[in-house]
Amino acid sequence: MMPNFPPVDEQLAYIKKGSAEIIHEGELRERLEKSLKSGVPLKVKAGFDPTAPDLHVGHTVLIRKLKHFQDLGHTVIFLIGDFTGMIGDPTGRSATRPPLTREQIDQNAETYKAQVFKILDPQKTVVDFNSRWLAKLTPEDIMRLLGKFTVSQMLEREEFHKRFQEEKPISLHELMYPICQGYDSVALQADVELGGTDQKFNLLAGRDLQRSFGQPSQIVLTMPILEGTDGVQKMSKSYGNYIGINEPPQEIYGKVMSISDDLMWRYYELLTDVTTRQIEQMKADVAAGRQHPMELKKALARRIVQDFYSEQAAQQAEENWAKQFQKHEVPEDVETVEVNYAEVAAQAPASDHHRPVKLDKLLLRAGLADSASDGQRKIKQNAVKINGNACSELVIQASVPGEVTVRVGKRIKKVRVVG
RNA sequence: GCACAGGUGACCGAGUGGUUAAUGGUAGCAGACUGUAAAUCUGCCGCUCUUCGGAGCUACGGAGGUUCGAAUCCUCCCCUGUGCACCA
Repeated sequence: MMPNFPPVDEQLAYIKKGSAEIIHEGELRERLEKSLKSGVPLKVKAGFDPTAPDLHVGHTVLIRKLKHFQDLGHTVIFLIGDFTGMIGDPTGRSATRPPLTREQIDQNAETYKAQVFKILDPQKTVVDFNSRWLAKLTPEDIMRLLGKFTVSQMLEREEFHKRFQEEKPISLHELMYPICQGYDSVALQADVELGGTDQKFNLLAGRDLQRSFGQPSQIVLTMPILEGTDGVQKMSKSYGNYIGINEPPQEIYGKVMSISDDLMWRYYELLTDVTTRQIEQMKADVAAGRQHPMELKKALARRIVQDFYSEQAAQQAEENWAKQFQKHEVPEDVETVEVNYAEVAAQAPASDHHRPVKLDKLLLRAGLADSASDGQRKIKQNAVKINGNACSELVIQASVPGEVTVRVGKRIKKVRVVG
């Protein structure tokens, strides 16, 4: 089956949308022209670290771009860095990583696929592992590879430079990371490699290595790093400012609604296919008072939920959200938690049905507080509502078995006390 | 190997024998205000128990020690950074 590529200009425009940098655009054009003529799709590679298999929407910025390539008929290689995962990308403050077992890696890979294929077409995606070639390198090969880079080249990388300046540790094997990643490109003979802007150095290492291996240098395409829901730091699980793509529709919708208006534009730009032009128009409408920003944010939240679920799910999430936060009612499908009475009992039961319950324990067991102490604090701060009524009592009466609706701040859960 | 400087709560960073769960900042949580926005203001922000007045336990890299009392002093160990290393 011969792919039917769109015209080069069209492809370029599609690829460029939302991207941070292309090195070099001219080369990309040439490469696209060549593929159009020969009918051979480009090999587009992106690597992922197997240690963090929970994807958030920040990752999808990149994956969406991969999808664009896929839509254009090119071959997307989803590379799982099972070997490089042992090193850990020096970006950020990641410490030494525990080596993963083969089983864990395979398991993580499966988790990855399940998530990634919410966006990418599984039929058209090549999944590979870099241990396939990296694990086979002999010490001799490694020496040769190391010989291709100098210390000062490595120290040009901002992360290393910074740490060096600040007299913080840099392990030698961390310097291997960009080299390994670069070698991936050699092994795969990649035409294009995608990565976040923070990956630029690593991606460029691929170009250098390919050249010294006599291959044409890959085109490097970087995507912006998405800010987390706080709008300041990059989206990351460890900062707790992320929107996970495996989260329930309700969560995703709610998290999107909680972002600032400024950040909304950024999300529109990087997480939807709304054109830059349309976004500008929306901004103008808001500025002129023709549009309420909240309405646009709702539309954004709907779109994002829809990407990972369905239109119905998005609709449902929106209704629930409105119910919970705008009308202050209890939404349809709040999570129900079962709690054993023995774990929350205050003292000997007074009667069979109405029994005293330690509320702080209840919050803890229901996952609405981090500890009993935390639960107490919340109660004392008037953050707790039982069945809609503010409650500052440490011990409440509840029917057992029975169900109460507990609200702590933004979170609502139904708690069923049994036993 | 030697010398020097460091290792403090989620993070950054004060504290250098005794009102100390440990100043301050960031993050987080809750309340007010709102569009669950953002910004701002207020409170909270180790764990367990509590008759809500408190009580107990654990914590300043690790292990010992000195002391009525240690994050603070001593010893050993671990970790990080810097300098020295050849020109005798």
